Amino acid sequence: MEEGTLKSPTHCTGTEADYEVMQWDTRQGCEVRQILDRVADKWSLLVIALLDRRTLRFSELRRLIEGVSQRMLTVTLRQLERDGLVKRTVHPVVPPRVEYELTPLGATLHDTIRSLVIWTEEHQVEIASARSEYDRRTAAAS
Amino acid sequence: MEEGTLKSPTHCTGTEADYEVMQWDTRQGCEVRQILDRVADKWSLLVIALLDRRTLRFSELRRLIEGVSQRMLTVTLRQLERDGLVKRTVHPVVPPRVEYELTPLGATLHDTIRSLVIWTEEHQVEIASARSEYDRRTAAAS
DNA sequence: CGGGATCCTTAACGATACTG
DNA sequence: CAGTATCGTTAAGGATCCCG
Repeated sequence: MEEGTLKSPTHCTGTEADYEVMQWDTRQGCEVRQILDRVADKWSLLVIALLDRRTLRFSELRRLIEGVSQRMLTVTLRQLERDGLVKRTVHPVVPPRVEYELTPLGATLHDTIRSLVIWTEEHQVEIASARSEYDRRTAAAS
Repeated sequence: MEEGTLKSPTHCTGTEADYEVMQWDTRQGCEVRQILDRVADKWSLLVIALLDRRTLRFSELRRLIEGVSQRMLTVTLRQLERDGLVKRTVHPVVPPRVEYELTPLGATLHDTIRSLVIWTEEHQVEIASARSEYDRRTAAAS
């Protein structure tokens, strides 16, 4: 990733003129930002992080992800299913039993997401102290 | 990351009772979700991806990140500065020259973010085809 | 040039009710 | 249980103006 312009998904012209100045060319590149938004989404991140080699029911995911509403979990899972990252299996029993698991594609993303979560865990103390120092400095300036 | 409940930042009780059932304990763990939101933010992601070993001016960042408003770029950079990920340098000249670069902490995050961006680049075609197949299936069901 | 402050609009999201 | 549909709210974010 060198010297790349990050084209907005909404401004996808596809002209050849700016091809050379960009890292991510216009024909494929304009999708990258949108996929990145999806994949780095607040809830998507947590779902993919939790679906590690195991299948989880809807209610299990909802319990594990504290604070997620039924609606947002549904929406998130639909998006991930549509993107081919999560497989949804409906067992025709009553009451219904719906299980979610990572697809092979989702599993490759899992590793990257996991490293992001681990980074956050490992550096949360540094970030917390950086914040308090910043707040202390800016408070002194007022 | 095994068997972890993902506690909401807004429901941070800090009790010891649920310590054992969580991967990320309550005292530190409730920060993780919030930091993850910040770090995986739409604009933060792009800023950190672009600031690779080089310093960039505000206007350069704004030009490189197509579609970002002045306000959001400012807000994003302030947050990243507060979190200790980005260093802001103001050169006292007129017109003002403000340069941004990654801190050592930010550089460690850069590698992870970079791998996320690379994953997206490498799998965008698979995702696109997964989407069209999903749309085709759901269209047939209506 | 690099913002800060303000206003205002959109869309994300939660809450609720209903269903197979 | 696992959704879908609808509605109402909030908050994120764009547009604009101004300033050192």
